[in-house]
Amino acid sequence: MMEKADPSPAAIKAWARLMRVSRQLVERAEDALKDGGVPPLAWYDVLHELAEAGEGGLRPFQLIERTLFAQYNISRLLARLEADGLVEKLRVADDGRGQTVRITGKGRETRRRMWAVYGRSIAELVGAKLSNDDLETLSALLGRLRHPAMPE
Amino acid sequence: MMEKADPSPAAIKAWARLMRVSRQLVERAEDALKDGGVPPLAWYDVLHELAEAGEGGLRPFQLIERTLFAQYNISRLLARLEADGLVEKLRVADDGRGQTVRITGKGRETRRRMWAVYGRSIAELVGAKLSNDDLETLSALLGRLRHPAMPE
DNA sequence: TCTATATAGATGCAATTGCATCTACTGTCA
DNA sequence: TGACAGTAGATGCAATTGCATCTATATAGA
Repeated sequence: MMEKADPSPAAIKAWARLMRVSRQLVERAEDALKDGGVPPLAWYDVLHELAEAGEGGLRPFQLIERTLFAQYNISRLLARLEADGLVEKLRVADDGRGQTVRITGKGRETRRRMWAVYGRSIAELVGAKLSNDDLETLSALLGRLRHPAMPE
Repeated sequence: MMEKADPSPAAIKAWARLMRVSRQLVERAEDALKDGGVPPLAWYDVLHELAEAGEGGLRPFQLIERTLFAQYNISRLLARLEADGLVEKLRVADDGRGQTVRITGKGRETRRRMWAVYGRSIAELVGAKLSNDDLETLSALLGRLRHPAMPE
């Protein structure tokens, strides 16, 4: 028997909105960062995770889990961050294959400057558009679309 | 007086969810298309718009408005689609700078094959996760995040 | 009509992404 | 221990993206 799996009109509409709106919001946030003369969103994601992780730092594979970036992407992103002095890589004792990545003072400072811009974008693009209740509802609905194995 | 514009925790959470979930859903849909041996999402967006537009076709700048792709991106995407015989470019009479892009039979056929995969992804990733009511609610909330000048 | 400005689309070049693969180390099991 | 599968990261190369600019036509004014 044939499996028929056409999405409902409501599903299509929600999907379309999600695709469009998220694309647009990302673009506007990236534009704001560019205008502010700070690095792009991807850098923020990594710096944020590393700042949360504290002095212990994180292994690259942990960053992959948390940020959903591809492995090669993280590898190169970290190389760029290191070249800019925003993170440092430390050999890790108990696993000769790996390393630990830690945010530097300059990294924290850059993150702060980025947040000044990024946070404002979030406030404008989302905070100013929906009430607190609506934001909670939205978060809850989106939460139900997460992949089972997704963090947070 | 300083303008303070820090986003509320609810706004931050909604933003984070939106970023993560949309990234993840795109990735899963792209994977499905790849597994199905059909072209990527971006091609679908363009073929879809052109199919809706019918025989009259669309001008590239209209595709830009509808899909939110950058101008250079559309320019090159159309070149690839044309090279694959999925669209054709026609000189337009009343504006010597422009052209009209029309979907071909092969283009329509490719779009159908893509939809078989893409539609199933939408059904699984979104349709199966939320009730119809919740889908409507989600669409409405996302709708309120659109940029004023955004289509649809 | 002639010039300046705006719009449509293409493109050279640098940066990033994606894919596939590679190296190096770990852990398992005979 | 010695082979073997698995995990952590890096990297060569091709494709795509982003930026800046370019060509060509259109439009508005003087």
